[in-house]
Amino acid sequence: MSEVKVLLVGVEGEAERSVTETTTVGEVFAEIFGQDRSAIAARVNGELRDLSHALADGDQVEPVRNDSEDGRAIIRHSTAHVLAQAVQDLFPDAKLGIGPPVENGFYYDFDVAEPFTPDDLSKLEKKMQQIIKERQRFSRRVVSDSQARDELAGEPYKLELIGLKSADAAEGAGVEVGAGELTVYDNLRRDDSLAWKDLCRGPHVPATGYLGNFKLMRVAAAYWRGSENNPQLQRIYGTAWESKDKLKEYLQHLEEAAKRDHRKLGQELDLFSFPEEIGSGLAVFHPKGGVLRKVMEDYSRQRHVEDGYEFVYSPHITKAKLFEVSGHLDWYSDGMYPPMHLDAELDAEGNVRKPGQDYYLKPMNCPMHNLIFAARGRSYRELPLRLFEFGTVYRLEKSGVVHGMTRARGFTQDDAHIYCTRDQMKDELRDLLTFVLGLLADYGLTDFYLELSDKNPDKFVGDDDTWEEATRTLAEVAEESGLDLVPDPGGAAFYGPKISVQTKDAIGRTWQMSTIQLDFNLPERFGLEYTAPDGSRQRPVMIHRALFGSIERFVAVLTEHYAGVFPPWLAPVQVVGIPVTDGHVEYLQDVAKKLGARGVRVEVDASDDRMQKKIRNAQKAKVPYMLIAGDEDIAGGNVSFRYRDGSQKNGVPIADAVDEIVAAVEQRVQV
RNA sequence: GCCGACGUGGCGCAAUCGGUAGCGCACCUGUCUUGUAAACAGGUGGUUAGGGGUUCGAGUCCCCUCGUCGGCUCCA
Repeated sequence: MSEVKVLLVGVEGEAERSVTETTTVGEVFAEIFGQDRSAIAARVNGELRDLSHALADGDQVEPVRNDSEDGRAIIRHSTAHVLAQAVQDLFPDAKLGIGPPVENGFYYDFDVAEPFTPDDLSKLEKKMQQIIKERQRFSRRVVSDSQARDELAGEPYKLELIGLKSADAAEGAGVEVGAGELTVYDNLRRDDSLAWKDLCRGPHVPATGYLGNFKLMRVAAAYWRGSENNPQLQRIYGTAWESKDKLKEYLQHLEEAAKRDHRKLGQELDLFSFPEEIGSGLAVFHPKGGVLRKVMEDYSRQRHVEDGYEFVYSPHITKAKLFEVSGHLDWYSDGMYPPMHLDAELDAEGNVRKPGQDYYLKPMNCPMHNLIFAARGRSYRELPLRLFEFGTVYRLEKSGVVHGMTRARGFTQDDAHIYCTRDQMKDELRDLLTFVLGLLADYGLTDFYLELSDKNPDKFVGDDDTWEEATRTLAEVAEESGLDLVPDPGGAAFYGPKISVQTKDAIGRTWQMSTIQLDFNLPERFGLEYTAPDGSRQRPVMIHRALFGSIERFVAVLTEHYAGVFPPWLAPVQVVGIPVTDGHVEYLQDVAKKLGARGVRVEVDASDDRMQKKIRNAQKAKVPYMLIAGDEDIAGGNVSFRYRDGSQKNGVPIADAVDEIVAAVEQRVQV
């Protein structure tokens, strides 16, 4: 046996080691780490490998720990295999789809005659624990295409994957088949008998005994390979971690997250509701939510004035012709409410005497703004022309996707359209991005990333060169911002590419907020023109942009971001006055008057509850400031603060208390 | 739209095999006048989402519609 030299990376002690030729990664690790089994796989020359991988001369080897992102993905993917084995044990007719790791867990898709029930899930969990107890080995084996087809003859979906054999052929399918050779993982019992096998790239943990800290979460249907035209498979989601503690921590995190769900808080804090009588996805704002929304809008208006926007208003319905010109009826009709057919007249025989015409609720504001631009001749001197509107739009979202305030059917965009020359375009976009990020920061949001959506090859208007130029310009500006930029292939609107700001809700779902879209196409369709210095007619470039995205969605994101604990400037009620007894109400009403005079939203709780109960109520309403007054305070002309964290500050002169509160509101700080 | 689960006073929940719809909070009325997260007592409020069916009898079983939740697909 000849010796080979390998380079160990990411471990303490000697970096280079000599080992005999057939030595595996696992054997080397066992020598170094002894009883420590936290290295569950390795990166060999940058590629993830099983511990059973045999080393070659010059290999660079780095342990993959079970608490690293790679390590967790391997644990999750291996757990998915155990799930699949359990499913085929209990449901022998189940056909396998794919089973990749995902954030916090994994899933596996199955074709079964009957959907799984919650009861099935607990049975499967038990079966999985049995498999884990058996300490089956994950054993890798390279196979030829024909061999794989042979072995997986009973698995139609796997056969389809063998045909693709490309990592990007299907979302998630990269874990089954890679760009290189095909491999099968056999699950071997301790007597080396075959328990189960699956087509898989790996790597895996060495044996099922490395697993066990998992929980099956839910079952859902999912289209095979993500296409609506394919059959639906039953998908089982699970979570899996390297330790019992981590699993517990994650489950607790989910419970906490559920508490800050805007739908729950919206109810508890009396912000808004979705009356069944109105219809799905159509919200009403209650007074407290109304305050929040009004404050948001007021501040937004102020910022738009400062940034050179002009304010316009447009109707909610329009004749079909407008959306024919814009292309919406060709490209977006699925998202539009059906038309209202008006003004048709029939004669006595029922023949059409007057055909009438269709009116549509608007799903977007841009065509309206284009008409404002086109209302008279425009000079280059007016550009950039920035038209702003809180425009309410209606979109017929599919019934299954409506989701509280984050995905409604009627919502209001802080929408503006900027008309400028090609020369002005880039500066305008750069300024816009600065404006967006600044405004989001003012609302306390900093945790987001940018996404660049380019042309959907099946759904676009305009020519390739124009799209190419628009996309490149957006990419340049986005890159200059220094934020993470994630590509979103094919995600653009039909009229132009976009940059969007993505943020996550309490449960980790990603939502688009701000969007900046560059559009060379609608100006063309609407025949928009301005007169250039040389007297020629030129076509403006159009930029669509919304900073909140939709006010409703932004309210939801803010509510979840703050878990309902809004900073004073956004809090629906900023101060509650709490008298120690009824006799102190009048004194507090005077204090309230002073606060009200400075624009503070204040209430005095004059109900017949006891003081302690009033404190409890204000605390549950997450009111930033409680001002308490009793005989002691009145004697000194003072009030006593109780803050949301339960701390207090007693005997504060009224004027000082007012100043403290007003300062916090004006500076938009969190308290 | 698709798959699954679910829908009981304003809110959160209970109701055994199909057999009188209950509880807590909120709300209303009284008594109490109290110093930092729930005073006490009494009271009002439900055609069990809506419609149809099975049954002597339906919150409970079946069908349709509406709505909600979790995913998938699709989007601010």
